Amino acid sequence: MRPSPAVPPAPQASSRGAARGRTRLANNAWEAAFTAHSTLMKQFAADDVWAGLSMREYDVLYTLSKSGVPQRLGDLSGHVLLSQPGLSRLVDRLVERGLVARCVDPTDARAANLTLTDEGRALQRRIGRAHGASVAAAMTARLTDEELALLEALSLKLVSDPDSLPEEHP
Amino acid sequence: MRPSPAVPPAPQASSRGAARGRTRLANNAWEAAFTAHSTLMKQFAADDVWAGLSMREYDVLYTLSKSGVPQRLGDLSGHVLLSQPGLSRLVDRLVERGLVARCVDPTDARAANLTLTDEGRALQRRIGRAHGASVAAAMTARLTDEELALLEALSLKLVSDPDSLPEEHP
DNA sequence: GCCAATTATATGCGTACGCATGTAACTAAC
DNA sequence: GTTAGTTACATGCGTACGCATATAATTGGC
Repeated sequence: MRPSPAVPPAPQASSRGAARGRTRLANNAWEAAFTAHSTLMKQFAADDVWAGLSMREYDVLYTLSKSGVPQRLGDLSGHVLLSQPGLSRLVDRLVERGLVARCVDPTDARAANLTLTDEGRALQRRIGRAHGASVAAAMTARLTDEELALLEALSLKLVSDPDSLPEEHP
Repeated sequence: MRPSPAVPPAPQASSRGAARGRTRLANNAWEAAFTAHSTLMKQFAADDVWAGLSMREYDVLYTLSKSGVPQRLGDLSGHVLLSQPGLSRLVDRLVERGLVARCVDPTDARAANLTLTDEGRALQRRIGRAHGASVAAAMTARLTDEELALLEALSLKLVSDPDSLPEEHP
């Protein structure tokens, strides 16, 4: 689906060499993963568990909850699919709602040093429990334990950066 | 990550029964898949191949290109992660740019019956080729052919609807 | 110690999005 | 045939987003 395979139906991956087939394989995998993500996201978004936050806002609360504590905007931006200004204003909103606090970093006056308030942590946990149950229901309904473990392993490997990637051809 | 596991670090999946462990397995798999998706999307978005369209707009062009031809808004909305009004206006933009045409359905005057213009099809192909190459580069850099096929199979199975899902416990 | 370059975050501005609701067309019961 | 109900899409309105740019703080050469 979407921002994805693009390579049109294509004749048959055969012209010459296996490169074509490998490209199609990769694009098919991406499209399937993309579609699965899209479908599940819609399903989760429809859940009535978000307590007035957007999924992105919850995502930030979750990331803060998971990662020890004081995170800077730059740290979060690596985890959230959002531009830096977008993230900045999203955090504004969370601060206004009393869920996140901006503390000053003694060693760098530019930094934001974001931390969850007690209320923010409590809300994250409340939403997290309900959402986690929904995720588990959706995932376990179709995949076995082995398949779940495999999906996790493949996903981790897909974006691992051992030292960089082996450029074009190793 | 994100709209995902939520179940906090959790002690150890052991309290009693395997249900806890299965839940954690499912949430870990979702988080890994979510993170991989997010990371790759950022990477693809940074590619200079979109010719002024957003990835969502390309997604609609791609879906139209892939699915025979006359698609209604309702058909597309199943494929795109966007609200119905959002999709309606996105299509407006594509029509204004001359990439998509709204035809009337003789059997249902409400329907939109969207089709790609020649220009729209050409642009989709142009973008698709470049994006497909980028996708292939990213995916094949980390995964073997077998792993790519496995990821595709797992993704397809994850959102298959054989007849509905086996409710709570089968 | 001073200034260019870089880093970390914020803001202006235009656009896109979601929610609620509107409008038009189809369906069906009577 | 009329009308309640439903389906398919569009529009008003407020908010969130991305891009470009601004501001403030830190670092590195000299």
